[in-house]
Amino acid sequence: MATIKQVAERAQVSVATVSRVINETGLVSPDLEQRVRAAMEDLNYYPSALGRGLRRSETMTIGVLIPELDQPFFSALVSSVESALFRQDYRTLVCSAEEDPAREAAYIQILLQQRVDGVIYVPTGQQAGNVSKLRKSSVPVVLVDRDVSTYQVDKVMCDNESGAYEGMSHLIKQGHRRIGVIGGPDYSFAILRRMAGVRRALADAAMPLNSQFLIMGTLQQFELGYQTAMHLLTQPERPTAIFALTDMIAIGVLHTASRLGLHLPGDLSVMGFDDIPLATYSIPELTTVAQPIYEMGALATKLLLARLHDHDRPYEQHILDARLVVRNSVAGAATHDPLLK
Amino acid sequence: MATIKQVAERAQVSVATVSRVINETGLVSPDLEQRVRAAMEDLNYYPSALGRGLRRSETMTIGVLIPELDQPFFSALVSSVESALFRQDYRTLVCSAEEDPAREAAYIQILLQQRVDGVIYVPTGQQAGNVSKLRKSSVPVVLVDRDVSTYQVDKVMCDNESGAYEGMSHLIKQGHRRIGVIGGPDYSFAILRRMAGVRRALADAAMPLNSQFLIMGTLQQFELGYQTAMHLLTQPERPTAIFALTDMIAIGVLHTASRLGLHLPGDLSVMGFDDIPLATYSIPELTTVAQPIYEMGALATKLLLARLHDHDRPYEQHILDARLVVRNSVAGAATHDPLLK
DNA sequence: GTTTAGGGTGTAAACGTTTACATTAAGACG
DNA sequence: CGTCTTAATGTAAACGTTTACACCCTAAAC
Repeated sequence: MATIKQVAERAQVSVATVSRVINETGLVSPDLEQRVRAAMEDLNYYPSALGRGLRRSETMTIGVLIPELDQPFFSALVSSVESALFRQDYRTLVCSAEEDPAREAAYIQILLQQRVDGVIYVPTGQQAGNVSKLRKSSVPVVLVDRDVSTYQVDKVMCDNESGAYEGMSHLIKQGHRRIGVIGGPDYSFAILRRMAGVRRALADAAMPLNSQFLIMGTLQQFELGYQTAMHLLTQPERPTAIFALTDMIAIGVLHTASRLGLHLPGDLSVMGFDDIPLATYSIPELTTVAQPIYEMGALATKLLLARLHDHDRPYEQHILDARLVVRNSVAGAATHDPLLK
Repeated sequence: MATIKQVAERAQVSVATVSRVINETGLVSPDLEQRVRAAMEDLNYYPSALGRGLRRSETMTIGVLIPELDQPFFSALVSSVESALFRQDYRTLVCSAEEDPAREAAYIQILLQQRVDGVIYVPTGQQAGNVSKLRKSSVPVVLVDRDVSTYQVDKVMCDNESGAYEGMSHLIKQGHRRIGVIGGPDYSFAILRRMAGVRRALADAAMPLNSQFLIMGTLQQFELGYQTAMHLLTQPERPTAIFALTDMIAIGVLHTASRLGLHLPGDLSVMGFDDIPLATYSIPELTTVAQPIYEMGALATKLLLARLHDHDRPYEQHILDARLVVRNSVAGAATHDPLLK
């Protein structure tokens, strides 16, 4: 691959001049510029990001470290971040930890070696051990979705608690009294907050907290929804609605309902959380609490780039609203609760 | 961030020695090694990939250039590639062209500047102009999913033609005689091959080719399925089955059926193509022709790395089997064709 | 006692850039 | 005709590695 020196030689100028035309810095006469451009074309030269990065000590590369690329929520997040970064002329180094803390640690080390200018980080698993490794190195980090409160960093999350509150309240307002709630994994910060929102809604409605209906599990999400819904819906006093704390769990619940021959939303109402693309593709379309995924990605990117330009700005913590999106999987309870007839 | 020189200084050795312990190349006495490791720990030093890359002239980074990251098929592909690359100690630079050839061109330039060791490439759009830019630079490339026949590169595709043949034949074997086929976009290589498979199946079954039932469109996939199915299913002699040349199209068809109150697979059979994760999440679960996505990603990675180690090996073209996956969205025709009753 | 072998270590060049600084030439000004 | 600007260009150092080469030392072999 051609180097700047070869270009200089061919154009009969110094490397400095070539560099000047590449970066449009400093003055260079029209005819020389002409010659340089021609030479670059001829040799099909592309300036090396390695040399440049070394000299400038910046790589224009951002690491995006997430628990699992294959999950729709994260792949949407990455997509939005990548898009925003591209617009600002940054590259995206994707790192999927596959829900494995050891692999996450390995990736952190790699990101440090790569000298990425910053990291957008959704921590994996329960422990925050890996976060500290990142922080120790003074790379700018913005934390997304999952909170690790002990560290001073920029944060972008959504209001899981009040989102869940709204979702649950909606179900209650529709007349549901026996509402199953399914969440997991139980160490997830977001899920815990959502559960808290559920409890508050119950309390505000002066409804008792039936612990048989509040289920936490660690299965893979779809499976979790399917299994626990099966358990819930085959009880004598089955719930008339189920609040799945994740859209993927909701999809599992939908399958259970289908298996049991329950018609939605007539026989059972289902509410999800997240609003991944799948939520609009399911039948019936899922009523759910929407996280503003794209907005979160864009905001995280913005915060990160802002910090790159001003290392000492105060840390910001953004908590975006999660809002109820009413579609077709929830209906009023009175009409179809056999126990009320 | 610490440099090798600082580590050397602190450990009271030369940089060469430090480099030797980092890379485990050459001999170094136990006590010196000890000191060096301690110094690295103290300064929390990570060797710079920039310096190393410059010197070794390899970056251990692979570009993955795809049409659109948040399409399930591609995000699954990227996920599989990333996973395979990680295992071989390579990094993944994700580039989503967002179906825009100009943006694709920009990304190619970036990849060249980054001096990636190779590229896994799913071309965007109809023209192959961008491919040549890549080839001119002698970066190893493996082409996935979409063929651009004029160039000598390694290729990984799946057998779209015979996959579609199988899918269509299955429908025919089930007794369907009026089968709608929906595909798009019409410039897509894969879609064209699938259409060819459909035609061959029709011919082999000595069935006439009813052009009213063969629809190509350029809408966004879900929309395409929804709209054209609506058109197809509201005709007087509506099809008893629909072969959607893409799972996302099939999902659109499912929604149309639901809207029209058609029960699946009783009133209508639907067959998809791709077997994205969504295919098992839909209700009913989609009978579809499966592309071995993960296998394709893994194989592409393997071919690319093989070429890195041996630049002159012969080019390979792999055409993986697409196989029919029978689930719940297809049933026999005789039972529910009103015109046969 | 001299040679030899090889383990252990250091020196310095090279990789491809950017950029501070030096240099040149040409015109403006007195 | 000297002096001063200023535009245009070049030189060389620095960024952080790896590695060829040179060197020293110890112990074995003769």
